[in-house]
Amino acid sequence: MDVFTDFTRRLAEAVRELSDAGVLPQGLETDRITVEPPRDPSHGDLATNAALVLGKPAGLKPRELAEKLASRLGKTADVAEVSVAGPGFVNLRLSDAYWRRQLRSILENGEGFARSTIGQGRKVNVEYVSANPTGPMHVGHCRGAVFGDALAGLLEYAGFEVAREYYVNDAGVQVDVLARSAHLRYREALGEEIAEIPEGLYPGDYLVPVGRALAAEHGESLLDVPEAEWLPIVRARAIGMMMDMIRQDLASLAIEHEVFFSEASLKGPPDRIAETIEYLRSRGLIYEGRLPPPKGQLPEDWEDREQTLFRATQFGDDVDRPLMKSDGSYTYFASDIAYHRDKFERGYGEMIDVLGADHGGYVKRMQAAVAAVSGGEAHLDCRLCQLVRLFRGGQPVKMSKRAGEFVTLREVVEEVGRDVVRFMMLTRKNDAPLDFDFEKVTEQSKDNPVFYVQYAHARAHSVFRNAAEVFPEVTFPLSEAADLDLLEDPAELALIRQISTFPRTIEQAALAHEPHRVAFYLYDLASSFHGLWNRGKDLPQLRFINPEDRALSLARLALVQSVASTVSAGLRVLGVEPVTEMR
RNA sequence: GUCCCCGUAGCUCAGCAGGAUAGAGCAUCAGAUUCCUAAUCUGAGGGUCACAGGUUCGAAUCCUGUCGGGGACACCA
Repeated sequence: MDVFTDFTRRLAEAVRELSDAGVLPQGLETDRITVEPPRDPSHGDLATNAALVLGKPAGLKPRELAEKLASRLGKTADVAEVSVAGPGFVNLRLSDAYWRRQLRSILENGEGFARSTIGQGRKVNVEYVSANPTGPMHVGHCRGAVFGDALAGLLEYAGFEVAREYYVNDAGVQVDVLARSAHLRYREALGEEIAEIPEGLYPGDYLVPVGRALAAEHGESLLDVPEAEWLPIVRARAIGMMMDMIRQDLASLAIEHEVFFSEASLKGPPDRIAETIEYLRSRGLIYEGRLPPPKGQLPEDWEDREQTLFRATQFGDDVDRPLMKSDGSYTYFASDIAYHRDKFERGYGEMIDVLGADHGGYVKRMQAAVAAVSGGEAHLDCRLCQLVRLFRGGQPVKMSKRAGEFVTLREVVEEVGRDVVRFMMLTRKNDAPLDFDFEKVTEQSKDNPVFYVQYAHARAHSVFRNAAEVFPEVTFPLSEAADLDLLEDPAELALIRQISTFPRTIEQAALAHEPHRVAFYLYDLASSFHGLWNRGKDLPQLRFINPEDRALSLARLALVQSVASTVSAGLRVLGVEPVTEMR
């Protein structure tokens, strides 16, 4: 069991016992008690705030209570040392034997040792990417894609039942523009000279194959008919081909969504958007009214008119939000409400939308909508991803949107590799901007976190390869039980402690929806491992492999193996493939 | 004008659902290579946690306000 959960329980138990013994009052709330690693390792292995939290309700001074707790805890198994410090912290030092048992259990569980049940099988829906099906994915989409996918993996590892979803924006004016652009390419494919793609249509070459496909499938039958007739046909084909392309882009990052939810399908039949609006209306959340003109830059075509509004303000939004456009069709927001209602009806009480930072203004209304359609039962967390700044050797990579010169996701992945892209995207908090330098990220040096972490894993395997030569009968993962009591060096025991915090990191990262914490943890663990490796350089008696002492070598190899499996597990949670060799 | 995010060492950033003396990398300086991959490691210097109040036993962390940077503000997606 995870050390911290273990001792949180033991603490609650100790409090109960003291209550039963009449030392403390009955019925103390133990929920707020935390057990955590102290910032300063010299304070011990574990620190608890129990006395500080319980002092007031127990009617005791924290230090006094701490002393009572300390003397009680001093008698529990595995506790080597107890002290009271500061305002009333109780610091515990655990026996070496306890930590060695932790290591044993880590080894027995392999990469699954940090798998958590904290999610309790609850259903979480993670919607990410959801790029418009109007062209290939560019780098801008990359971060949200990786973030969402890593978050999904993290939540799964933490015991949630996760759905990875992509909302396909296949309705609205943009896909009509796509269709017109594709129709042009279709005419081109039939031999017509297209001098220049008109302003307002998509100029990209990626539509050429769409035109060809249409020509091959329909001949000239879409040529001399009114737009109203050809548009739906061309649009469907173009969207289909764009989505195929996007799926391939995603596959290059090892991302695979389980559900691609079509926005257009919401219009039915049955018309799910109308149903949703009716549902909201029945709860008094829809009305016809006027909106004050938007602040800031007033749009040119603004007109004051009566419209159908959702009472978003009732759920904390700043203004009520329109559901119908002036031409009578639904707004994007209206569809999105229906979509999120659908998620709720499919059993997702917890939803996460991964969005670009420019969608920040959308968050409140969407949360309002989710509250409204679920009767307050569902919760939506919107994670905003800041942009990625591209560099090459320190110089910004210029991109001109006008000329259609954007760096595609595919180009980035092909140049530096999937794992590098995935890991790098997680080396910053999602809401902080991220610099991505094509040269630095492939550099084999400690400046490059991907390399640094991968190298730790590779180095561990390199140790295994060497060990197999020294002890030919030993195979990895370790085929025989090592005598872990032989691990005595403080640095070795410190490493066990660090590995033991991995489950805690996983749980906290999962609950906070912050996969970057796993990446940072791996970096720190790699650093400790490289440090230990190097101590063997100065002091040969600390090397992992000692041909003279088979038993000691086995114990240390077991430790190395626990590092390898932890790094490996962490990388896999983030969707990065651990490597066993760097050459 | 309103809302959201950000402000931590010279630079780039962590800071764990409030916890003890605020950490890491880069850069700077001083060291380590008969080596299990030195593609690495060890040590040193360096911070009024933007500012001011508040909550509390205790605040970089929570609340309010100010300043500074970024983003968003009917019908686009």
